[in-house]
Amino acid sequence: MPPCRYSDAPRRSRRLSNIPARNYDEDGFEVYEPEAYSTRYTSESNDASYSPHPPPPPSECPSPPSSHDEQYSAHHHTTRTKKGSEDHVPRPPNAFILFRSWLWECQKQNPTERDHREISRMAGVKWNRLSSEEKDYWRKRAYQVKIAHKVAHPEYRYAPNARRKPRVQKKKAPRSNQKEVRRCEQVAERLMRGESLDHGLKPVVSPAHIPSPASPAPSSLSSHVEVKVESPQPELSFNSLSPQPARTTSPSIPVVGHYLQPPVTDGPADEHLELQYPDFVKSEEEDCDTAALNLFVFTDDIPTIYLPAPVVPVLAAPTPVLKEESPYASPRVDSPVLPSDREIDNYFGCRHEIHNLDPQQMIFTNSNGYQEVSSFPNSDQESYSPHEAHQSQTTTWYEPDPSANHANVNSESTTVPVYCPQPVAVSSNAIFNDDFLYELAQNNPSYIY
DNA sequence: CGGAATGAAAC
DNA sequence: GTTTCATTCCG
Repeated sequence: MPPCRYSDAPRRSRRLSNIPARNYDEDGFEVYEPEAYSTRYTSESNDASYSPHPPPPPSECPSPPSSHDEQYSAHHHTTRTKKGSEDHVPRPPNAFILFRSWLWECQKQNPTERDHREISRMAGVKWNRLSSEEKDYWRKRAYQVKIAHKVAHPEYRYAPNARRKPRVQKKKAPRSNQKEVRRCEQVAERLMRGESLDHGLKPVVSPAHIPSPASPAPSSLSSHVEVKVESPQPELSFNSLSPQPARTTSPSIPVVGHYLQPPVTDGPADEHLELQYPDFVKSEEEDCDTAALNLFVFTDDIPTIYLPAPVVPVLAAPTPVLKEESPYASPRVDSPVLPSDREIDNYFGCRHEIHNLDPQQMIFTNSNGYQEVSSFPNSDQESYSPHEAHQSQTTTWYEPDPSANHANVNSESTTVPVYCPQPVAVSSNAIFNDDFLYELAQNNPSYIY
């Protein structure tokens, strides 16, 4: 008995349905552009939508509702909105969708292939060949977008349509044709190397679809992806990434896809095209020689999260209070009032200043008293979903000790993180809880994705 | 509007 | 385990 599902809403492309595609800035915030359609591919809109620094304040977003917002009172968005309707909120894209969108954005410059079934196949082939590090980039990206999506749409809950009737199993297109499969792989590889697809491979698209000089690809996009035509590299990998040329000006990042700030190329026209991953992709074990550093885009150009105060309960007066869930109940569930920063600080007895951590990173003190910076789960783990950690653990929260001596109450003058001196008994995993991040974002304007 | 991919989320 | 739906836009 699925509650009020809308029935059989047709799947509809935004473009086909004349609904402006949602644009997301580099930080994953939705950017509402009433004239998205007319300006999306113009350089003006591109320039305007790119901000190398702090993202637009939430005011430009569908105002993440404040704790006083009436929308938090009792009335939850449990009703489903029809796809295609004005207020339908699409799901956040997963890693693969992001990747595929980016692939398309790259290929769009040189759209030898415009059949998206083929593009999806290529994306799939390529996806499965990505290294775990490369996939991690997209997974992290997806995670960021997911959190941003949660902030922008706190009421959102995925509500798929009722299952259709005994429909015949969705038939997977037979790709038994080995030649086609092979060709698909070849195209994918060339695509990932930034090569034009019409070198050596027979195009499958009709010539009418190949942009001519008279109808070129959108210029605002074409300048961002350089095509490498010769000496194909064997396989894309992190080690094969081209050095990132020195940047002197803010790049004009096209509004591409809906969520992507694609890997950036900003060099001479004959530079190689390779995936350019932001440096938060790097693992900590990675070599930090300058050559390696050059492989990545500037930190200023990537989304940065400023976690205002990693909440680290202090085990000063160990009177453990076991709770099933965070004391910060979601505002959309019970409490219409979220704690302020100060309340959080008071509650936990400390305040941290964290700078330039990855969105997924938290500094915490583990139960042994060691300070650690959590890192994002690697791809070997099943999922990034914070729910697993959340569900599988019982978080122990400790009442704060009012008499505790807390360092760093107001540390605007310092950028050095100050840690709680006391060991804590909260698993770092608990911090990955979506609701928790959401609440952080709600209460801290500086919380940036 | 189906399809083509992968993966998250809901059943 | 199964289904929908995120992306994209051609056919």
